[in-house]
Amino acid sequence: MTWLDESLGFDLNANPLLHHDQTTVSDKSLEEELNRMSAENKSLRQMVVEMLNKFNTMQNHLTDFISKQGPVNLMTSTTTTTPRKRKAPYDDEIKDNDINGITSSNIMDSNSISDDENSWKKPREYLKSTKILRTYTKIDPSDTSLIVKDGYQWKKYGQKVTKDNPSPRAYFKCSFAPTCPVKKKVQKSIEDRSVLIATYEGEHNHSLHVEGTFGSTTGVALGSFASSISSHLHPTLTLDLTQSGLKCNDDGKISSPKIGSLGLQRYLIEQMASSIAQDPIFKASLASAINFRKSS
DNA sequence: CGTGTTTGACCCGCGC
DNA sequence: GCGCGGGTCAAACACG
Repeated sequence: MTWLDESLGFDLNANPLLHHDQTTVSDKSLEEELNRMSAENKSLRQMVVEMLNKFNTMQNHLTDFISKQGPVNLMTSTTTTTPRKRKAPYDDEIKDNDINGITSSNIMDSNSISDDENSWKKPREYLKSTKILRTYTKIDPSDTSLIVKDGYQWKKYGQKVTKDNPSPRAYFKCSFAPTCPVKKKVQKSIEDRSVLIATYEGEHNHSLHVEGTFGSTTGVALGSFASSISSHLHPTLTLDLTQSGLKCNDDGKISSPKIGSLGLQRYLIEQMASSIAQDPIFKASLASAINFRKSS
């Protein structure tokens, strides 16, 4: 039993298609072997679909839970109403927050902070349609690089020392796609110098280059499913629990701004299933596992 | 030489 | 209207 089996309730041993009749193997033709392999691929594909279904169910439960809990802000209990005097968009909130226990990848939905008192000189209409997301990343306090690895490609276009925080704030634009409107601000927390606060504005209008997470399927926007699986592969992930999208942070390579429609999910299932089925590494691993079972 | 970063100047919204 | 301060621009610089 692996983490996959445990977490998803699968038991590969229980799959009859993965058992091989030792007495007949030597008599079977190559063609029959191929047929069996394709049948196994089929069953694996089904497992992937089932996996996604379970993930979606879990996510729905989580969404329900969060919605019952009220505001989605994971780290802030209240947002105090302050005078309209301009200030750093998150410094005051940080003071209200309990930074203790923040991992490298806690994340906070900022739909709640895209309200008036947190506007960045932006018109209200703009703010209403712009998704603002904040992540907290644990770093070495002596590290002054202000770099938050999130899988996207950023171009730094400015740096400022703000009034309320002695640490400089770095401004980044997404340079992955020329038309991508997403901007990012990174600044050390005033409370905890070992915490980097990255604030994302807008939504990416392009796919994310997935850095080899799924073997040969790099460059495919795998969306929520890839994020869910990669969350097992990358221990320091950011899960945006408050939105329908998932986000990896720190060393995670994936950021899916938004889970798409049912059709998109279906498409992603197909992509994942075919990717796994066609992955030679996966095939080889599977074959060796089967051979191991045969010989044991 | 191309690309990315730095940094001072400038822009602009907001409060007084 | 003025000053403050966050955000952006763009020339200079660094680096491979």
